[in-house]
Amino acid sequence: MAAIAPTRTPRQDNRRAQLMDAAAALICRHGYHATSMRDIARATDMLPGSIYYHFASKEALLVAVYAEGVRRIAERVDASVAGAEDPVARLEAACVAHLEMLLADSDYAQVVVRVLPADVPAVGARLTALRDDYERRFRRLVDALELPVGRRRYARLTLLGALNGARTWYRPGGDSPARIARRILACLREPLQGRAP
Amino acid sequence: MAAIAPTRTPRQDNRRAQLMDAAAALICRHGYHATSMRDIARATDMLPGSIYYHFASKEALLVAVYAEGVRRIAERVDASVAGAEDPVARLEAACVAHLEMLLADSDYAQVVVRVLPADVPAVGARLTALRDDYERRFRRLVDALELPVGRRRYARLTLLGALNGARTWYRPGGDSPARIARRILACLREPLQGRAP
DNA sequence: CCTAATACCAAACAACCGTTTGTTTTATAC
DNA sequence: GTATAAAACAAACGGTTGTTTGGTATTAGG
Repeated sequence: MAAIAPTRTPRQDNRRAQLMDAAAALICRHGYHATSMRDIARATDMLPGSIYYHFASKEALLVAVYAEGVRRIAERVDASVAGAEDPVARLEAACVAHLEMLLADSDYAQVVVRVLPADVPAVGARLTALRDDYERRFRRLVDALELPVGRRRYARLTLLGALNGARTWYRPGGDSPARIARRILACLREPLQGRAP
Repeated sequence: MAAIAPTRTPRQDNRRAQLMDAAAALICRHGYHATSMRDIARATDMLPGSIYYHFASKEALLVAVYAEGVRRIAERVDASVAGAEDPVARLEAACVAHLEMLLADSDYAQVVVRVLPADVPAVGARLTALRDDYERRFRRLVDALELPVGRRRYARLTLLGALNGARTWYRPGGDSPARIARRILACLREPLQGRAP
């Protein structure tokens, strides 16, 4: 009985991606609450109501952008890590890629650090889950250093905290994101490597 | 010519402080944008319009709360630091005090880390200035360690980033704020102390 | 070529926002 | 006790917000 879902293939000129691009750019620059659906519509030459054909709500749009941001960071970090051999070099590659995306290269990535899950209660848990998922990579990378077990957790949290904190003081004129990443890692390197040279 | 300002002393039952307490509690728990003037009024058994007798705008109220938050953190950190002798112990005392305020003890302090200056453009610069002023303490404390000059800046930024980052993963059940502060500092201690034991 | 799903427009809705205005109560100082 | 300033009330104002509804082109599939 009953054709359940006679869905057809989407059209070529689907503007869903365009909407996400505009939302990412606006949210990354002005924040989630300061970006209205009307702003996004204007940037896409659409009417506000039309967005609701593609996304069920403003929060759903945010989740989509946030997820795409996490995906892009992960993609780049994975590619960078794959090019390095020993555990220290792999971690460094990850930190550099992480910061480059976060500070400079991607509106999507910057949404991930700019909107705090707590500021969007209805989907906050989803955002946190997406982020935790991504950060599991750093868990593995730090674990590969084979530090004393009791130290691994805080080494990871200290590193990620310091890297993400760069967002608050980074200015395009100064040190490059890559250099910042390396210098932060340098602050942790000796204890991370243990006592042997 | 004319009596310039025949101001009288304020009343005893001035509710300005009450307003700030309520604003701090609400903003710290739900964020700035999610807290309306009506919410604050309700929590104070006032009418929304009455708030404007004490504060010129919602943003002015935020600035007052934020400044008070910075003041309280600074007060506690200063007191802690004063009780320690050598540079390392002084820095540790500061980190412990900093995190205890940020994670547990004060709604005002938590406002300082919860509302991002960029999310309130009209007064963002003021908030940043207040915070920079406070963090100058850590500049002095780290400088007192007499690290190689080129390393001091990043040592400070890494430390503060890691400490403030704890806000995102801290949960009341686990390690205490004091313990977290000490463990983060431990991650940096060896290179901070230089090579001599 | 026809029909049916896709993609969007046009216009409004209800709720909420920060803020203002005019008035009234209340405590203080003389 | 009375004048006066402080503090709060009462009620609205204008604007914005996310969202809904009903209709209309457009385009792909059979």
